[in-house]
Amino acid sequence: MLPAGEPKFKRRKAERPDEIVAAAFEIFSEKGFAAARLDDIATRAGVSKGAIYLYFATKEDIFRAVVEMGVAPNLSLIQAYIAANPDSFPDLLRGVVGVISQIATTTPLGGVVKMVIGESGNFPELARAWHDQLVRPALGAMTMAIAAGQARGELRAGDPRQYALSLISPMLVSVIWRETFEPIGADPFDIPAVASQHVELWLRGMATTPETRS
Amino acid sequence: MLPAGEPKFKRRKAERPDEIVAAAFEIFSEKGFAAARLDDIATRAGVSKGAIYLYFATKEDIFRAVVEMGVAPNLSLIQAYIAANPDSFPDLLRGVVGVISQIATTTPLGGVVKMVIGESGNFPELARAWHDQLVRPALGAMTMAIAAGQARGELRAGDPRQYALSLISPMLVSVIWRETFEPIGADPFDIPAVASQHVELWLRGMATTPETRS
Amino acid sequence: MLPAGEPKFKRRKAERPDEIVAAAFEIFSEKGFAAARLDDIATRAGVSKGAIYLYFATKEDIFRAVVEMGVAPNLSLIQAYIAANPDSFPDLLRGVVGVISQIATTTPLGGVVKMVIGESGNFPELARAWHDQLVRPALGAMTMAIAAGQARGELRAGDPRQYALSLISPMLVSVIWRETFEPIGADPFDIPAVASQHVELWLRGMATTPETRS
Amino acid sequence: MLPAGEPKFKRRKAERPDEIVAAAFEIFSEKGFAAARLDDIATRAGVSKGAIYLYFATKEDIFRAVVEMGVAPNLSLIQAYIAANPDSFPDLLRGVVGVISQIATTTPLGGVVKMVIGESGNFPELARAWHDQLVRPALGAMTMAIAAGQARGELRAGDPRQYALSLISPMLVSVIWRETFEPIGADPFDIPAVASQHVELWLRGMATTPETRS
DNA sequence: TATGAATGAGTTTTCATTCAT
DNA sequence: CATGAATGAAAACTCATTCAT
Repeated sequence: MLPAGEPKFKRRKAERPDEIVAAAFEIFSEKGFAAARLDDIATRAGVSKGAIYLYFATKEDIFRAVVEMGVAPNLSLIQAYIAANPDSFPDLLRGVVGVISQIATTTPLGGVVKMVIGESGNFPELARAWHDQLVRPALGAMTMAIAAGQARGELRAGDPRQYALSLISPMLVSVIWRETFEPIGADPFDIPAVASQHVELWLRGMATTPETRS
Repeated sequence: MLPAGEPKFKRRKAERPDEIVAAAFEIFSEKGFAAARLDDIATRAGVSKGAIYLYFATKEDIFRAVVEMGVAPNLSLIQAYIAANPDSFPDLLRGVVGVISQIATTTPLGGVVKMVIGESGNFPELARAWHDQLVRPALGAMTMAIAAGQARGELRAGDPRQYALSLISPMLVSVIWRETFEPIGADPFDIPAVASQHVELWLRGMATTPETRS
Repeated sequence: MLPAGEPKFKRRKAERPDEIVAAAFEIFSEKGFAAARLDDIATRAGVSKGAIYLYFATKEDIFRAVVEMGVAPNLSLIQAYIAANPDSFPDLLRGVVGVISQIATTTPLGGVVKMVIGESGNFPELARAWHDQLVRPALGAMTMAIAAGQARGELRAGDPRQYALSLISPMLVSVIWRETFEPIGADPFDIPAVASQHVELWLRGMATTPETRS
Repeated sequence: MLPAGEPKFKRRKAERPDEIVAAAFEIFSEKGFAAARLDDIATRAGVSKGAIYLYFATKEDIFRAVVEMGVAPNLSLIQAYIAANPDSFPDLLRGVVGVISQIATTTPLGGVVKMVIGESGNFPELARAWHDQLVRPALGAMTMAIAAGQARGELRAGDPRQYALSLISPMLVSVIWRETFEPIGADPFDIPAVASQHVELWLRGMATTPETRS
């Protein structure tokens, strides 16, 4: 006899956790942690509610897995770029910003950012993980690069950490914009375009070459 | 029976709703909408749970009141500045950014921003209200001012809306940083310092003449 | 004295908690802890499920309250008798056993005993509380009284703690019998009759003088 | 009966149900019926959860098998003793009590007793089976033997069933004590010592002639 | 108007049982 | 026969909302 329809049971142990995390990401990203229902996550993942508990002990654990899923890959990308250390400082910046805008465009990073911000009060340890593993290293690396540029006389004087914030903020805001205002019909931003135009603006604003150091 | 006349323990009836909204803001800002408990709001407001329902029909209504509370005053401040339209363009910018950074520092705007971002999926009408009433007008006014500056030859060519985003993003990110990462012990940013350093960077980066204006 | 700084009355312990504990006792006694449903307890107590959680944090807490409810009153009764210390040793025994058989007959002690035995593996701390606060003191007092009687030459030689066990066991078994076998139609035991006949048997069996009394 | 010389090897399959029952006994005895998890039983039995269902239809069936396992062997031992019917009445008693205390010491009877008591509300048919097949026959046989002794003038007047209860209770309580209070650190009782000291006490207390010496 | 005990619908979590492998 | 992933019905617990006082 031929199977007439969908089997009730499907054994796919290896794929299940990732499917659940992927479904959970969508729901959490849309609703936030507390408003997300396990039932919806299960339905979207195509499993029963009980099956989730074969892989995750609690709803919080799923949330943690979702958020941490966003840390590791981006972390390694950033670290790869720091290790690469290309030719000139402007090219380094253009490269870094290009990578960031690519991540922002092609991965669901924006949804994770939104979750980290929105749930930072309820999951401070996740905010800490993001800060310690991703945000502070990235910001710190940029700050040090800027300070080095200042020491070489290539970049303007001023607080290098604040300059680093000036550099990356538009990309971050673009991502948040996409998650927050595009769904309600706001005009989108072209993230790579924002990024590249902003880098050039930033480089000009930081330049010491036109002399007249005041 | 109570004596007919003045009750001995009179509450300030008119102030109640504001007290509730203020308490609700703190709780919502910390926990988000779904994880906030009416009980906590009532306790922090110093009223009974039942009393809240004398002024608000549902929990959602309280949340709406909290978020909308943040729109109106800031809206009028921004509009006042746009109306003022001071002397030179750089001074206009410095003024606007100064106002924004002052709002960011002295009001709980950051908490509302966090709530709007975090709950945009659950309350799209609030995201829309923020966008339509505050974000788009402000961004639009800046975009138009930048376009005018470009038309006068004072500012670099490029997408003026993206330049506007470049201009305001660091302030926004500073505010989000304060809400998200400072509570877990991250180094803070001095928001006015970030703002003023960034405006000068932006002005230099936008200049069409090689001379800096100091 | 009316205004500021009034220490608000804590929630008055009305009759609700006692009603819940009484209902819970019946259900737990019948089903055991795990098989008892909060819903049944609520229904029997005439309240909603949610109301239970106004007075007890968890199902376990209700169970603890039920079991501990059985310790305190009996403890004080036993202690009262130990303090009374009547005339002759046989009369003391007859009195103690009479009190015990009265407790066994008129209070739901049997149900609690059944619960303590049946749930000792899941709630060892309750078994410990019963042992430390009720069983060991009672058994210890009897053991010492028997040892004193042996020292005076009034009672047979032998392990006094084992003799104490011999003395009280039939009352305990009667109570267990009532809870376990009477519901399925077994012939009941007349607990006071068992107790008084057993005490006389025990006294004769412990006597060092060959005279018998009718 | 199995033929003598049956091979001892590769009887894995035939032993499975017994291994499951043995594992189930340990878990049920520790947790009670409802709190016991099939998963734990399977793990302790060294089989998969699904394998249990090859031998038992439901969890209740396993429980029934566990409890009934305790009935049959003890039943036959008691019946064997009743059939033996040795020389003197005191020696009969000493023999019976010796057998009981041996069973209590060497078999997990205590755990079954605890289960029967604790689950009598949920499994009245098991309480009935224990009562009808084991407890009532044993108690009835003792009652009749005591009544016969009374008729012969060897034993005191009084309710013979209550005297039978007096006789066996300490052994039963000792067993319950071991299950309930020893795990939480209470001083143990030496069951055979309790039993033999108690039989002598009982015999002296029941004697009609004043000079009974053991 | 104000209270807070009470409600009950909704949510997470558990686990006996089933079934594809 | 055996396995153990998957199911889904139940059960504990939560909390916005109501209502008697």
